[in-house]
Amino acid sequence: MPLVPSTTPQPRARRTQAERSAATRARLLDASIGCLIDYGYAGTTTLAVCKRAGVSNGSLLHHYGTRERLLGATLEAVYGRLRGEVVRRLEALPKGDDRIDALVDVLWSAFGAPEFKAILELWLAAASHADLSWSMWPEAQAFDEGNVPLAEALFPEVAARLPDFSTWISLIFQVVQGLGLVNATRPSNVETDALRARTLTLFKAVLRDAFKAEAAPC
Amino acid sequence: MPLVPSTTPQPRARRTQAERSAATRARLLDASIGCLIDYGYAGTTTLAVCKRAGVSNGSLLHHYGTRERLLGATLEAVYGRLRGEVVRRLEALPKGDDRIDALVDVLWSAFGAPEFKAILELWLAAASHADLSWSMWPEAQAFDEGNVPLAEALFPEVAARLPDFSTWISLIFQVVQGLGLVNATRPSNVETDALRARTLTLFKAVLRDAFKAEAAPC
DNA sequence: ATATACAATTAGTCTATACTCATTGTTTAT
DNA sequence: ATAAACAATGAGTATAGACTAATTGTATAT
Repeated sequence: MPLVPSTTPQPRARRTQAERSAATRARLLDASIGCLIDYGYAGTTTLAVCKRAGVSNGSLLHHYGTRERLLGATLEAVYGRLRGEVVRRLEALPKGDDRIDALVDVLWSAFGAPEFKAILELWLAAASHADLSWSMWPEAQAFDEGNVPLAEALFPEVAARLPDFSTWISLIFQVVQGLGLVNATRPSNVETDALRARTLTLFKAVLRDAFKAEAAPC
Repeated sequence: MPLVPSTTPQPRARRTQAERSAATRARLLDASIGCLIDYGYAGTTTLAVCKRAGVSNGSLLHHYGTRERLLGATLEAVYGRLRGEVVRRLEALPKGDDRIDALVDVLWSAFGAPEFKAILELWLAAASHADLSWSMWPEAQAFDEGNVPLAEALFPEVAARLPDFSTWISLIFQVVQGLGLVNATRPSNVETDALRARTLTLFKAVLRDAFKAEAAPC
């Protein structure tokens, strides 16, 4: 084994403590999300997360102290990613686009993603474990409360015209959430996929009709 | 303690074996549903169910053999009850009623019920545990597949007129399911309750508009 | 009446898992 | 260079929960 120290730089370069921490934290959160998707809340054990992350058992506890705190951090992470993605894609929409179709599509890309199953698992866990109270998660609240402003920015004139605009936004979320729930929990097949596509198409038509400037009554 | 044997009939009368079995089974299923609602899937341990049912540990295993089978039976039971209730209430509708509003209300009474949280827990558990496959549950499948025929019986002329009638039914279910999901997982307060009520009202209006006979184009 | 099948109970076993702790390795401050 | 702080490891503990098994109680046959 000849040593060639200076010419071949070590692949694992020298990292600061903060970088080391951040890296293992990210790996743990990724693994936690993956476990939630694959094995559910009960199956997301500390050992399973460690194994998937390639990190020692003690290290997980060093960073998060307890399983519950790890799962809280997981919820924050997965929400943050989803929200970031949604906001980014909505802001990137060209002005003239069919924004209603695009809004539904972007929301579906979030609620139809595998990560939504992780969110579902954590929602239910939080509903049972009182110590995982909903109020503990600012990212989740930001998502919930940021929707209407986001939609108002997309459709300023519709928001001004329709008095129940925020109710319409709620309706949109219910539809996408309902589809996401089915998508996450039922085995997908050709039929269900087709029905979902038709449902989204129909709903877009309903929205277009509701959001368009009222035709003069004849 | 005077003994008055024949005049005071024992409160726990003599029951057949079948009755005894059915009674403890029912108590176990009730307790299981209650545990799912209160503590979630992970918290629905065999011991917790036994304690709540007031039944011994061994008796549970005697009847259901394994925790998994108990939970499968629980899903069947809760689905059966919900489906029975929905069908019964829909069939009891007077002819002339505003049937669209009634359909939404009846569905919401099912998906807004606390039992829906038990269903959610089991849906998610089934999605992770491959051995709890979806196909194992005829009651659940009957619920899923019985919807469109049920709605067609309610709105025969609309079903004949609208080519995408079944898609509309799917849309209705997504909305109610989405609301049920939020209802089951978020702490309820005045605001969320009001928003849900407005969402349902708005959606009913949409449905009335879609289901009514097309006005002649002017 | 008696035997047989079924229902229910209790104590106990075994495994999986959350968490502790003592130790080693790595980075940063002086 | 050295010490102090931080990151990471792996062995070990305590406990909770699924399931077993031997036993007792209760109903239904003959």
